[in-house]
Parts: sequence; structure tokens; C-alpha cells
Amino acid sequence: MGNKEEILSIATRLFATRGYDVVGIQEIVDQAGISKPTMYHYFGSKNGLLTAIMENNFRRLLLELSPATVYSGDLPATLTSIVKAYFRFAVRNPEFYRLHLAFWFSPPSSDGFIAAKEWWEKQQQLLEMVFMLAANNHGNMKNRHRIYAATFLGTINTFVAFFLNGYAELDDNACHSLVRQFSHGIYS
Amino acid sequence: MGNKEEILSIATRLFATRGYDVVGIQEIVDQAGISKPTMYHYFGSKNGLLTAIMENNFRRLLLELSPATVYSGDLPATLTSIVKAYFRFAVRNPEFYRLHLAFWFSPPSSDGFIAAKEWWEKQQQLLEMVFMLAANNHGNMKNRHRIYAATFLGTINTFVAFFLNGYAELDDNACHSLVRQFSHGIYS
DNA sequence: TGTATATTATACCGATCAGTATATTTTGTC
DNA sequence: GACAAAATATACTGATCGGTATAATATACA
Repeated sequence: MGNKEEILSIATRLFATRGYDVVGIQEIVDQAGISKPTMYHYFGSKNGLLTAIMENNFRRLLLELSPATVYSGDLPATLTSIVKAYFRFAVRNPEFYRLHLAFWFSPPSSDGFIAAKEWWEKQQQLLEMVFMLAANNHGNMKNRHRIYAATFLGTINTFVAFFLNGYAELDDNACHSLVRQFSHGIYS
Repeated sequence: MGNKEEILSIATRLFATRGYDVVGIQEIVDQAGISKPTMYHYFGSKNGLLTAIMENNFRRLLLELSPATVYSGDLPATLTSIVKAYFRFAVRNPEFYRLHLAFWFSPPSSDGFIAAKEWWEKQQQLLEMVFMLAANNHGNMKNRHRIYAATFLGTINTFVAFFLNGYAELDDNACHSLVRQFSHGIYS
């Protein structure tokens, strides 16, 4: 692993476990066994490092998510494949997932929010498309694709947060439970 | 308004809009028109100020939430009154709500997470109780009260975040929509 | 009025922050 | 091997951080 990847990996872990604002560049380069100018050579600034982390990880997430969002006419099946894609990614990249979750509700003026914003919008677009297409089959869903996409992602992230804190597993059971709860309710 | 309340109010706004870690004590006392020792006299430390903000606001939230969580046998009605309590509180205290949401997914070792943790647990307990009692009427809900309480609050917070970002209103319509989506699903 | 206590200000502390000027080493290319 | 460019280190900057030592002022009560 080259220095660049090493810096990305260590910074992701430190930012996720302690917070972007409280972790200094010095601590990152110390743990990476390099010096500050090396980091600034690769990423230009602390914010540039954060941007690179977002880009690196979100690109892979969207790559795995895209095929799962193809709507085939069976909404529960599509939602299930989406949830599975998110779960798999979260399990494989728990540190990054925790980091971007921390930015989700952070102040819109903060570095983290700004760095993640464009990537959330891409996720939102993918999910909205699913609910928009599904609205053709389910009349009562019309004009609600935005709120459905947002709350669906919100529910997914709530489950993932449960997992990241050690309270639950992200297995097929949880996936089924989530889709069932979201799409059919807790009574049926 | 005395200096103490002035500090609390200004700190809440600054922490919420710019982030706890990036806002310095100096900026708070400047905007409050006082000096640093005054703030340290009242709150002891920056963390003490944060603790006071959490205590102040969460106490009021729980006070308004408690009566709404009394389960009368009608789960949708109870959930509706809970959502209304949250919505009303969020509308009246948007800055604090944004602040505590920012801490929700922040690193467990961060000051914000630690300051808010005990209060989330109290909310969680109130909500779990509702789903536990409801499980008597709905057999398939047994042993799921924890995940239901967590995802219910997650859905509420997702809606509130939508509101805080200017994308939706927290009116009766949204409340009904949330409860319906959570408890009956998006098809029926 | 005297006195203790609660408030507040001035001026400072050491530590750490993000970032950089300069120089050196490594690496790839001809 | 010559040379350009990429990569890295030492040592530093000014600014800001949370927090405080000391002292002055306002308030409340005897």
C-alpha cells in the first residue's frame, strides 16, 4: 500500500472514530509514519483529504448500488436488493459508513456536509427513480417519491447505525424485516 | 434574559449552525457581549455548557413526550400523538433539534454523543414501552420492541431533518403520512 | 453601613491548529 | 550517467484553541 492509500485509510478511521474536526493532520501523518508535507503534497489540504475519502468510497457505493436499483415491476424485490447492497457495503466499509453518517445531520455549512452533499443527491436520485417508476403500478404513491426515497434511506441508515453500534446484524433477516416494515407495515 | 440564558441561547444557535467542535468559546462570549470568565463561572467548561444545553432542552422534550406515550390500546393513535409531540417540539426548538441530530450519528467518543446519550436512552425507554404493551395486542410484534422503537424514532428524525432543511412541513398531514407509512405501509 | 458573596473584566498561559518555505532524497526517462 | 520531476523531511509561521490567575465591581443581606 502506497503512502497515499495509507493516508486515506488512516484518516478515514480516525475521522470516523473521533470526529473530523477534532483530529489534527499531525496525528494522521504520525500514525502513517510520514510527515505533513507528504500529506499536503497528495491532498492539498485537510478538506482535500476529506473530499478524496468521500469520492473514493461513494464512487464504489454507487457502483454497487446502481444495478440494485433497476426496477423490474416488483417493488419489494427491488427494495430488497437495494437494502442488501447498502448492508453489504456497510459491513465491508464500517468506518466510512460511520463517517458519512456523522455528516448526514451535521450543519450544512460544515466541511463534512459539503463534502458529502453531492453524493447523497446521487443516491437520492437513484432511489427516487425507483419509487417514481413504481408509482405507475401503485397509484397512491404518486408525487411521494421524494419523501419515500428519503425515509427509505433514513430507515436503512437507522438499521446500519444499529449494526455499527453492535446492537444488530445486517443479515438477510434484518433486510427482510426492514423491507417488510417499510413496505407492508408491522401489522400484516 | 440573564447572562446565563443568553449564553445558552447563543451557544445553541452557534453549535447547531456551525458545529460544536469548530465554534470557540471566544465567539460565543463575543456575541453574548460578555467575557470568557463569565461563561466559565456559570458552566465550568465548554463541555459543561454543552451538558447544560442538553439537559435544558431534553428535559422539556421528555416532559412533552411522556403523556403522549401512554398506551391506551390503540397503537396508531398512540403513535400519532407521539409524532405530534416530536413535531411540535422540533418546530418550536429547531436549533436544538438540529444540534442533537448532529450528535446522533457522531462518534461515540465525541463530546456531543456522550452529552446526549443518556437522554436518547430515556426516549428509547419510553418508546419501547409503547411497543411492548402493543405486543400484547399484536402477537407478531413480540421481542421486536427495541428495533421498532429505534426505527420509529429514526423515521421521525428523518422527517424532522427534511423539515429543518426546508423540504417539508411538519403538519398533521406529514404526521398522518409518517404513522401510516410506518404502521400500515405504503401500499394499503 | 459593613461585609460577604456572586459576577464580571483584563490580560495572560501553554498547547495545538492548518499550512508552508526550503532543502533533500528518490524515481523515472533519455 | 545526466537530468527533470515526483516525493519526502526539517523546521517553522501566525492564529486560535480551551482555560485561568488576578483583581475589580455589583449585589444582597446583616
